Amino acid sequence: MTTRQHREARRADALSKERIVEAAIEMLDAGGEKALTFRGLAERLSTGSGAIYWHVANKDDLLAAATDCVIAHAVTDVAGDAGPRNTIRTIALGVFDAIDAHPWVGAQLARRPWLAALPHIFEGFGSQLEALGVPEPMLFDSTSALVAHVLGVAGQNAANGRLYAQGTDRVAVLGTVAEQWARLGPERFPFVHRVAAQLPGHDDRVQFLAGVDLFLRGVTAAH
Amino acid sequence: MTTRQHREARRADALSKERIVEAAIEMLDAGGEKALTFRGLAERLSTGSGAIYWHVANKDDLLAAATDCVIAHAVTDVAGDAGPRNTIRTIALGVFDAIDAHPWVGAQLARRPWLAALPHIFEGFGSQLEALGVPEPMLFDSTSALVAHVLGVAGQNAANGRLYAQGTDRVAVLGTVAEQWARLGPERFPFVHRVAAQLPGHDDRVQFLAGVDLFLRGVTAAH
DNA sequence: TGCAAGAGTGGAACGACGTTCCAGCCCTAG
DNA sequence: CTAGGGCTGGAACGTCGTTCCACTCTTGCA
Repeated sequence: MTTRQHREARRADALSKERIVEAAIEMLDAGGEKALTFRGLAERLSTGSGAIYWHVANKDDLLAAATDCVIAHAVTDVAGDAGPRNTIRTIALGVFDAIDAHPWVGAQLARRPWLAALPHIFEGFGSQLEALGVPEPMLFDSTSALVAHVLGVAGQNAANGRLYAQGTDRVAVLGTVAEQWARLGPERFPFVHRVAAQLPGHDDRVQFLAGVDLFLRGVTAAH
Repeated sequence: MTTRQHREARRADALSKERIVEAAIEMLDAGGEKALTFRGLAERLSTGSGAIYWHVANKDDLLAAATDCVIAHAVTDVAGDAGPRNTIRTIALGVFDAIDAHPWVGAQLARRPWLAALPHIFEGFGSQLEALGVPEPMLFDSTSALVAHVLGVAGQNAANGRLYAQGTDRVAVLGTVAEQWARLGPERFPFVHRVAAQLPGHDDRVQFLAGVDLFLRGVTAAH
């Protein structure tokens, strides 16, 4: 196949799916989902829309490739010699931080599941849960639940983060929500009314890890 | 305010935000997010685009209202006299089934959080976790994690469900994924290779409930 | 009763988007 | 040296969200 030589000889900055995905990720990070445009992408790559379509099927394909790229980079470097619990925590935090750094990934995960990196996550969680002593009949359900928990909660967090990513302050936004919650009335919403004050001060990352730990405690306590 | 009389006198089928949201939900259920169009909505309501914009700010506003409508209907009827665990399960299943029935809600939750129905869910889970004996310092984190878990996992499930909602068979789709997983090679993916066979046969609803139960077990075992 | 004002409507028009199409480039095989 | 195809760049098409405006109908006021 002469394609490889071809590409390199063609242009110094030859077009390729990797370069397109890379540029797409930069645009998505900069301005969210709406900022990714084939026209903008073509301009950034100094080419035309048609050239991009030679390497990428359509926008959904491009978004899927970008999502896979981000998640894959977050999961590949897993060092599993720190014990099952810490390994699971490390993988989960890697996914969480990746989605937190690229909030559009969260929304994409809710649209297109079964990304290419999913088996990596599944393998990491499943093998460690097995090492943790989870019996065989519960292993599949437990692993599925943990994977969905990590992806889902991280996506929820990214959705929240997008609110105060646009320049507004995080504490200010959460403070506004807390005020609304506090106004709900203690008779019908006693709990919400009470914990509203804790909303602005909490740490999302710590809360995420606490959730994973609660889940792990449940898994190990179940047998 | 004469608006109410106004509306009823104006047309027999007077336009209102409720009727617009109702029609939007029907269109979203029928064909997913791409099927919701202001032109289609105008035709279905026998009016023009401008009339819709009088009641709705923009498409995001309409999607948020539709999402809120679905979630609110799923949470409102909570009978809480069956014990904390069962009450939590009931609320969680209500959210799960609502998102399962309206898969576009899952994608919407990942884009716009803090829906109006969120305090209801928070109140339900939080008060029941308190009744379950969760100590005060852990209550906020535990409730947040549970809410995010339910919303996130239900959204993940809906994303999967949309794959085989377009006419293709569920078992066939999962069978294809299972084949890919089984081909991954037992040396690098021993766990994925092994559990691939369980993929097509599992029940999403049961697995979701199992995840909630594992979480609850962790919460009660933590003290 | 007549009339100005405004709530509410319907559809034309605008700009931007995803996507398709195609004429042409340049490299390579023969 | 030439034919063919991988690859490019940009014009063009149809559809979308949104805006704009002329218009209708009702209501409050004189």
